[in-house]
Amino acid sequence: MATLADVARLAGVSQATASRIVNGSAKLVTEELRTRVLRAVAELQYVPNAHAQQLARARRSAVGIIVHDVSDPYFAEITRGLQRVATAHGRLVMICNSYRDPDRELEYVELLRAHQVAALILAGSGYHDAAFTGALVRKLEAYLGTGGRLTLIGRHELTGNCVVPENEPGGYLVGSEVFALGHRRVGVIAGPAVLTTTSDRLAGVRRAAREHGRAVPARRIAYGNFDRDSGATAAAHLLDANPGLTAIIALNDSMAVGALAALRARGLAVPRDVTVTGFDDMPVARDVTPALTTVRLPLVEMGARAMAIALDETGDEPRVERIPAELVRRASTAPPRR
Amino acid sequence: MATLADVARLAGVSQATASRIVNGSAKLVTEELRTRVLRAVAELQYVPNAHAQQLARARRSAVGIIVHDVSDPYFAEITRGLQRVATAHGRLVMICNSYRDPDRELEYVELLRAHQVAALILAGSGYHDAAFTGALVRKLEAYLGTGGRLTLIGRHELTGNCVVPENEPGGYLVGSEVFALGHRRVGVIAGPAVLTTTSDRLAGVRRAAREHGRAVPARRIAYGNFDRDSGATAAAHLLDANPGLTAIIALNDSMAVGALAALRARGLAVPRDVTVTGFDDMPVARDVTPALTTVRLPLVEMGARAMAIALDETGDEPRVERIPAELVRRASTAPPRR
DNA sequence: CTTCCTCAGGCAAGCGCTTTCCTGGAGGAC
DNA sequence: GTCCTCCAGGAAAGCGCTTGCCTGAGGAAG
Repeated sequence: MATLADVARLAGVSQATASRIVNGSAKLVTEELRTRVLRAVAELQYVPNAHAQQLARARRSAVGIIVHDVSDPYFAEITRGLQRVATAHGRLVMICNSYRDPDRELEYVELLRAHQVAALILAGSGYHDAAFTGALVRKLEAYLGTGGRLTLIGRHELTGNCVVPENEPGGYLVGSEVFALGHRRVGVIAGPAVLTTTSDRLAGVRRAAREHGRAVPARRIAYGNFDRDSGATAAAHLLDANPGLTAIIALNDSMAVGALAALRARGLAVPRDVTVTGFDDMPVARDVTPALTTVRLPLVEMGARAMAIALDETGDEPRVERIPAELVRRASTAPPRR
Repeated sequence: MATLADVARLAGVSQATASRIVNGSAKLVTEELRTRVLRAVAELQYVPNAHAQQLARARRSAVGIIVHDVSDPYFAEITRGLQRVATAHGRLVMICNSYRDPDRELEYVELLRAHQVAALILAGSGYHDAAFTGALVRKLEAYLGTGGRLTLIGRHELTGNCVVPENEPGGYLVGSEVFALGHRRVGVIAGPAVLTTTSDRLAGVRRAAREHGRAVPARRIAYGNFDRDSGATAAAHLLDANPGLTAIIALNDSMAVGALAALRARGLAVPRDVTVTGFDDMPVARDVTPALTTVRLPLVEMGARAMAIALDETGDEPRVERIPAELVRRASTAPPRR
């Protein structure tokens, strides 16, 4: 592996000069030397050792993001936005998947601190777990202590920069829609109970229910883990436990799609027999039959905002950005048959 | 930011001892000192500077992967497999999105070389572009010169470790299915013409056509870019340019889903009026209506194999792993109406 | 009581780069 | 001709860590 010293030797200049030419320092250098050095660089296929550079200079280059799972469309979209802005700023992005394991999340925060990332983005729901949250806050503070920047996506339980989707209002929106259509026996497919995203969305649905003089009893809530198959299973449970159910509100689109599959398997038509709604407005929501009524969250935009905030050095005050949710009516909802 | 020197000072030991304790070296250390050092680490919230470690020691830790776009389900699945194995080996993964820009791909190879990654995985189709391929080979060789490991996914045009999905046989499989059903006017929605994945799959379809005494003339091929919307547009073009078209073979599932939407918009029923097929067997293929007949590629598995090969130090010979494609019959195919 | 061995622990030399500070020569002003 | 200024280029001090090698104390063996 060629080093800067090799380049300098080949070009017949000092290492200092070579360094200045290679990374375009402010210091002036003769054209003559410049070409000699550049030729040596090309000849040796020299690429500066990023670790040595990082160690020697103060400024950081890479940014790190921690998501639950990039292959989940929800995070894939957010990541897309994150990347777009990072790339525009010439930053390399290191992506870490916690796979919804709080401990792994903690480890990754440390890992990224070790890598001295310029910015850290934590995306994804928080957990209802005071011990974990405490540990996380401590690690994040340690990270901030190194001078790095931080933005949280969807975790209002912590302080600092954050971008929060309006989960509760979104739940309210979709809940209102379903109850206003006249549904009385409404089941909910929730995400993992430990996630704040779940409880927030659920709270919104409950608020809507209350306004319509209804409630969502525990037997009408089934917990999935936000993926398609768990949605199918949960829908089946709901149907078994609640004869006469006329609507299912899934707290994300993947589970709604699973519910659709489960319903189809039972020969139930949507929305004729059962109304189904999703949440997030993933691309798939448009393509299933019937197309899903859901709540749109501008995920790419959320990612982009988060990265922009993290990379914007001027901000001194912690910034909190609320991302509004919006109801998207499609074909999966209808009034109940009497 | 606490350094190892701070830890050593606080614990009252030499930096060497502190280092050995912190990263569990083979060298023996008294229990007494160990606890003192560990206490100091906890108190200072010490995390070793990854760059300094990387610089000082020979072995590399992180691995890098370059994909076209993680938010594309195809790559999301591959990435999932890649990550799973990397995590099992205790490696941090740095993901880079080239967004199908060859130049960016080149840049990322350099960037990851600069970061001294232990392994580099290049996922995604190659390009029909000799100049680019040459440049890529040179950069990859420079990377290999640093002692890093490399695995290519889906690029048979380069040598070295690689995992190649059987695109041509897959195209043949789906083509045979459609022609055997009796379709004569068959349109193809291809991916970008510069990608080898496109030409390989298309070649398979053409081979099947030939075997059935048919052909795929240029007017029955529309080029998309592998995403849903381009599939919808391409399907519309195909329909306009070819009255009487009875089948559409899309070279990936996203575009097939787009085609389904375009067909629905025109009031054409699938498969009654038009047969549609996909490729890749993404999760969405099961959930659209009708469910897509497609070609399954075990993407997660491909990612996992690729990372395993890259991380397996014992391999001296370049390894080539062919991943078989498999036809999955669902509801989107039927014989043409007479 | 020597001598030798063993092994915990410390010293210090790098890893590859950036950057401050210094040097020496060229050119201008007097 | 002398002195000053200016600036291109080089020497060298780290950045934070690992690790080969050395030291010295304690114990076993003679």
